Amino acid sequence: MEKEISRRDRKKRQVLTTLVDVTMKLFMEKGFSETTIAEIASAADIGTGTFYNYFHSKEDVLRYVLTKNLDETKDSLEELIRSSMSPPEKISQILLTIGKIFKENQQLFNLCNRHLSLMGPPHGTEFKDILVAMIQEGRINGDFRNDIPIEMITELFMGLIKSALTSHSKIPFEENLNYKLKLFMDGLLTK
Amino acid sequence: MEKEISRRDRKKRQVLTTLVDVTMKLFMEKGFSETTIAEIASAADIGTGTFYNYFHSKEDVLRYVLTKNLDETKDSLEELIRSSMSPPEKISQILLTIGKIFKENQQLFNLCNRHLSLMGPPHGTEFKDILVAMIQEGRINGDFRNDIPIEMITELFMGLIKSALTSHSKIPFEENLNYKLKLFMDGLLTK
Amino acid sequence: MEKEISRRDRKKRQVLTTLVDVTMKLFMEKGFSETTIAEIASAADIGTGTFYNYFHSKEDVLRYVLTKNLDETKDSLEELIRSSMSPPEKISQILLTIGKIFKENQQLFNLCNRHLSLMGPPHGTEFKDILVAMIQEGRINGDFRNDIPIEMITELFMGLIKSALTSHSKIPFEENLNYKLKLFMDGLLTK
Amino acid sequence: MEKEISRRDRKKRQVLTTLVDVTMKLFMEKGFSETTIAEIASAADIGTGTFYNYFHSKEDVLRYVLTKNLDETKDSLEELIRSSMSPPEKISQILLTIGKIFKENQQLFNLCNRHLSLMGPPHGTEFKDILVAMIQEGRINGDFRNDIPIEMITELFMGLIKSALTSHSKIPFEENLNYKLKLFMDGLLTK
DNA sequence: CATGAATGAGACTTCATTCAT
DNA sequence: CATGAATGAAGTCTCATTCAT
Repeated sequence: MEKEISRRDRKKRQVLTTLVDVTMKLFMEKGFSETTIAEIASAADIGTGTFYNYFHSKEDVLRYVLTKNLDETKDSLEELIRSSMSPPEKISQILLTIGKIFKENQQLFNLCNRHLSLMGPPHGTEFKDILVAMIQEGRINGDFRNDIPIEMITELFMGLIKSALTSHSKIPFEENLNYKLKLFMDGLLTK
Repeated sequence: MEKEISRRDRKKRQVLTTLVDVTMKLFMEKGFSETTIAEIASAADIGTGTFYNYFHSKEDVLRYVLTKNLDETKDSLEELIRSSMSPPEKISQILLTIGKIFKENQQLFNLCNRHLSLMGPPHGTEFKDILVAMIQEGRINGDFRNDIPIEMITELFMGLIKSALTSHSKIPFEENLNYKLKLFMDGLLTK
Repeated sequence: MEKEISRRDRKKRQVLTTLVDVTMKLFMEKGFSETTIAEIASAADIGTGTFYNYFHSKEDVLRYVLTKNLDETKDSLEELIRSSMSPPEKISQILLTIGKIFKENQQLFNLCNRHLSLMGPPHGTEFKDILVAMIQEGRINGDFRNDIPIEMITELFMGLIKSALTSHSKIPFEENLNYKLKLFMDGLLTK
Repeated sequence: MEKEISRRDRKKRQVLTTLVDVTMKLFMEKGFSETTIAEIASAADIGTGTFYNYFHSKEDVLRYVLTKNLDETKDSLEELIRSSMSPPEKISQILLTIGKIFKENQQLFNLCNRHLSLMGPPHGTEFKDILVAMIQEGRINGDFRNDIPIEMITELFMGLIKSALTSHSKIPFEENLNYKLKLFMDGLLTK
């Protein structure tokens, strides 16, 4: 009995997984607007209507994946946050970590940026609180300058990442981000 | 005869102008995808087919407006560039000028970002050469640090503007940009 | 054992009842075509498939309720019919009774009218025999005129009710029906 | 020049006409809900989209035809109204005329009844004003009784027609209507 | 150059019904 | 008897683009 329920459920989860995978694959290959729901369903080997049993729209899939992804990212930052590095060091590490993850999922974030009208600030705000805490800690320590509103700093911080992600330079991403981080940190640190 | 041609021409230019105005108005009010060519034509009081005598597509209108706008911006920078300020001062002024113009046309730039697949780097690159020249001048003067590739700096520079444009802070735009500029310049200047 | 069956049966009847109630509620609130079987099932807290164990279609539910309702109406007329009033009086009373019941269930009858392709004459025919008997009795008594085919009279009779039901006048239903009845009876009675 | 415009216009009117004809034919043959817009377009030998250049929906076609029809009916009553018959005679004639027209277009009216949520009273109200005038004239003449609100009479009047139209009797329509009219008039006339 | 009716592919979405569990 | 995920046919409607006038 339990097993039967489980089998049905497993099937359901299985469908969800392939549906998501297949959808993202198509989005990345053909583009969001160019991908039709019929195609998705066909590629996932389900009926057109079945798609609607899982999601209300293409946007919905994107939202689902984004949320999942951001949650995972947050989790992977937890460890870093609890570490005993100095605030400047910690911030640098956080930026590099977020940067790396964003780089790995750049296509996803681009899709979301273009096709999800995210209310509130774009993804990245999720991390604002984390950053704020770090910076405040750094200020108390006397590491960071005090004359710039904290929001300005966190926004610029996320701007670094965006800048590196959308860079047209030949410098590889990580190095790119490092350079920008250096500039930024030198401006941020007290003299 | 000449007059006839002139009259025709004036008429034509008149249509072009209203067409562009009306189109941008609709884009901003209803959004790009939600605006149909039929609507544009109707609002401009011309036939649907007539639209195609002026532009090939909705994107085309956007491109046209963007180009015109960037040209104007460039022109308005010329004066600044030729002035006798010190490089750091000059760069700051350029950034604030570009920022202000972008702010005034933010909706336009957002539309372009979303709906124009601009090959090459996004708008802003037009200004890269200008910035590069300024920075090099500043380096020769010993004003700017030398250990960061120039591309990184220009990219970050444009990133400042984007960050201020997309800010969710309550700090007004100009002040916002100023804070970020300060941080950036303090990182850029030689100690 | 018997108890088990009984419990099952009670449960079954319980489901049937809520199913019918919930269905009619939805029909009246949202309209027939706008109500889906999935909604009905959900509102009745049963699975979609379970609906089909009780009815074959939405129409089926309607038919079921209509039949039940007409049967009840007929029953409630029985008494009236067996009473010792004069035919004209009796007919008036029947009309007012039917009218009142129809008024109370107007939504139901409207639904049936629109969505049930009732073979044969619409609901009301069920009462034709009753009326015919009354009128014949009245003719024998010399109460009613003889020069109009009896069908014409019964049809007009039901027409009165429909007219009152669909009236757009501000006169309240019962009064409305009374006026029309008066006109009708004055035409029907022998001078 | 004028002719060219005319040719285009003629074509347009031609399409409209066939579109309407074809639509009504299909509605009557297959039923309203069973007729798809694709079918209509195909039968009218136009593209699916072209349908929408003329009407917004199937209902729209129905409304268009109904309106046209009622206008024509009204026109054809004008003559009768202006004639010098006595009110009772005139009313009888009007009823028979309306009845005949309705009979001829019964399918149309049935379609409208079922599928057009006509705000206000159903078709027939258009004639209310005409009837009211007639009855008032008759009352002044002392032809008609005075103790029944005029609305009740007009409503019943239209009810006669409906009753005859939906009759299940074998008596032919005109005779049917005549019988009901007789009953009605005998109730209406002063003794 | 202007017009705007015609086009028709194709996107989205719904929903009654089935059937394996 | 109950369940509810899967189905996929079918329908509605949009819109960029063309072309005869």
